[in-house]
Amino acid sequence: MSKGTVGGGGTTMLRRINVAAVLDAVRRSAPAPLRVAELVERTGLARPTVAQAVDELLDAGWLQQHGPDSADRSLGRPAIRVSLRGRAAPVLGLDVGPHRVTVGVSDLAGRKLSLVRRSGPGWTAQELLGVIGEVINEALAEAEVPAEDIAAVVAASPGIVDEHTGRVQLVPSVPGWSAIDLIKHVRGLLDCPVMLDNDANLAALAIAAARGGTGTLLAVQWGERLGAGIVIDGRLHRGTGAAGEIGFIATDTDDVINPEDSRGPLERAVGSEAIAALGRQAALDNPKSRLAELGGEQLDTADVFAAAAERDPVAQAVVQQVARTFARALAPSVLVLDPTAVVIGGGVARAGAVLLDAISDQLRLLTLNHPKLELSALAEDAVVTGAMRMALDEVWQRKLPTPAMTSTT
Amino acid sequence: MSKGTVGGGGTTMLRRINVAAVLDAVRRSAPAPLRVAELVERTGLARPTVAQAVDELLDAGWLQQHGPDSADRSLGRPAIRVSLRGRAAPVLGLDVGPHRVTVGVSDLAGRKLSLVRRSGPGWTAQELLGVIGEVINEALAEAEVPAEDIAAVVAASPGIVDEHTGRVQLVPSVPGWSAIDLIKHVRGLLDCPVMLDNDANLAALAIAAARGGTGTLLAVQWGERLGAGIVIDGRLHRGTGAAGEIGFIATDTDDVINPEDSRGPLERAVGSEAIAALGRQAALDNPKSRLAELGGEQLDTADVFAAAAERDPVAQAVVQQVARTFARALAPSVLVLDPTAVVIGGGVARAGAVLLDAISDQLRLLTLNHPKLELSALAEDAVVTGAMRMALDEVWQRKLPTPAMTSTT
DNA sequence: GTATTTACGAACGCTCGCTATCTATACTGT
DNA sequence: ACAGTATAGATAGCGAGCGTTCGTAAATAC
Repeated sequence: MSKGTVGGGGTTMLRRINVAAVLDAVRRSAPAPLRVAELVERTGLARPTVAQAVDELLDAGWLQQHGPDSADRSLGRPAIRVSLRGRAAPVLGLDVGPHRVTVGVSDLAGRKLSLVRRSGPGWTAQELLGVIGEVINEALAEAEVPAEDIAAVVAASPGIVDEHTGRVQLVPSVPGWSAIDLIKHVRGLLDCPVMLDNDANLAALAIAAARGGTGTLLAVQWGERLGAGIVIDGRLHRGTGAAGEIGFIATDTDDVINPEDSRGPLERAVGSEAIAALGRQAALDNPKSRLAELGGEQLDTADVFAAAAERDPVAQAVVQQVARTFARALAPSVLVLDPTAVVIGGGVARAGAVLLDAISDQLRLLTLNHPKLELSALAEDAVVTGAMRMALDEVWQRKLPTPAMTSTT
Repeated sequence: MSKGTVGGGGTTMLRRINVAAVLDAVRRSAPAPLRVAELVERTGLARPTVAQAVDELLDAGWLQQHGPDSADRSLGRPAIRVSLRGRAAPVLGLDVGPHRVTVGVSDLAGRKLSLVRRSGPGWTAQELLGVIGEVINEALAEAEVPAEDIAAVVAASPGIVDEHTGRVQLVPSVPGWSAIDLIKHVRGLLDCPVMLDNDANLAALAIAAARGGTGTLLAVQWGERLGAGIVIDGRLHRGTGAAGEIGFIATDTDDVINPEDSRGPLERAVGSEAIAALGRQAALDNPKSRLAELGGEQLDTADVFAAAAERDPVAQAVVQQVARTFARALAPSVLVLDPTAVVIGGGVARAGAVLLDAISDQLRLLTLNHPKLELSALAEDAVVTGAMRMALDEVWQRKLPTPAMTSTT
């Protein structure tokens, strides 16, 4: 009649804690292999304890043993070294966009095993499900990971995502997408925990992980639409579920959110489409400008920034206006959040320094502590990377025995 | 030659963990006393373990024993009940304003033991230090707590506070205040950890604690100046140190922050002084209005709201304008943070429903998820209460053995 | 080939928590 | 008033785990 009370504290919990401590120490130094002596030092445990834990973890498949490596020749008997066995629990990240599906498979140690991207011209919701399945299989094959090994999946979807039910609201681009239960579908393909989150959130997570360290990060995804993810000390801030929806910030003193419209005022004002439209108008008004030369009839967002980079005053004026509108919209949030850094990603980020400097100048006039303003180094992989990252976090949180006390109330 | 590595895991750490679990269980149900059987249930530990832990905690003075209480008559041998011995580690909260010093002493269980307030007409920095000392002694005497028992102190100061150095920047009201090392001074009076924080932050902490539960809270302090504190799942968000400075949000499309000016655009637009000024102007323009009647020459902020509550259209127009400006300034942050609730405190909060409804109407037009909009129930005690709360958190975090693993990177 | 250095492995003793049993105390029913 | 019962507290024995100590293995240095 074992009561089955997990979480109470007997000596077996002590063992679990210590094993977890060892595993955690190995994880922290991944992918570098560690000697037992180093583990002893890092965990503060006694050698036999660590040795026993390592044995256990080797048996369970979490660690792998390395032969004494050639380079590390020193005095005395060579030490056995262990490292994370990444294949123990690989994870899968999924980025679903209206025109593109990306799947990444990652090591337990965070090494990317495969990354498969497929583009297409506007799928229907049903077609999309099929494509997702195919791309997942492709990525698994490339990573040489059997489907049943996958330990966790995180999927990214545009729109506002309800963390718990896994439903998506407010998706404009794919008709019928919000009716689909993506989580259920993926769980049908891969029998493991599946989570769904906003793409801007996941991109933010990836960027935060890449920058490392603590602090507050505001990561803006700026393309046709505008969204932002907030990461505070490594953890996502979700609010009640719709945090970071900067696209709906009002830009004009008379702006009002129209619940029917899936795009917000700021998106309409400075989304990539709007920038292109501004550029076209400016080109029409100044037919002799470099901007008009570059762009022609189907002038693009990129043309605007290219012309501005070449110091065309007409294009510079457009960029100035965009930067000003964006900075004025973002400044209140910067004041309130006081982030360590603001990182801009997404399609518009390709504009580069031209835009960044203009925003920086404007933001400096409107804030107290001026956060670092950067461009995302991850480009289009940010979302998948963030999804894999979150899946990894999930696995670790599940496998590393609970930090002792997480009572109710 | 004990290596002194605390944090590693022997059986003695197990004991510490379990003792902490018991103490934590008692704390959670404070101030209600608990029977040992209840502790067994809540901690999941065995009875002898709990009994031993209780003995230890009784010896150490953290718990006190209650006789079997009269009301609780039931079958069987009456149980011994234990509760937190609040006097084991009382804490002190300190609210320093330009015209008022407030000191509160609190139980370990969160019971208020004393609260002393002293007002004066604009002290100098030096005088202020003297007053602080006097009021602290008064509060200690009233609480019947010797100074050396105080386990932690948290002081609240207006302005932006550097958490680590304890220095204050940007304080307008008290000349020379930012040069004072308040922490050092208080530590001279009371030999214990002393922390300093922004008053809006601490008020937010108190309000969050009063509301209970998790989620994101945006607590606005609205008086002559405007500040806000952000509490996410019970923990303060500080950003790089200046989070929540909503007073500096631009209200006009041409507004710019002037680093020389200690007040920001929003404060100048809707701070209590500005509201009074708007009221006076409106009264001049409409001498026959109820507003003009009520206020006369030295028309006050309160008069504006009073007249508006009596449905005076002139006053209502002023309130409408204030609400609109405030809501437009706050909306971006509400979109980004997506808080569970927005609570308004400070002097202007006395306006009541008139203002709240007007803001709510405006905010509804500008946000996606509409947070609950409430008035602070704590009134002027919010800051001291929050300071005591934070001091308590500090004590608990220090005394409850660390949750096992908090290694460095 | 010997000495030295480093790491692995095994045995012992200690502390701790859990299970089970026994004693103490007060209410309840006849 | 007295026996019965239900609940709480105290004690003994058992098992598990960690830490310390000692002995052994495997490499390098001289």
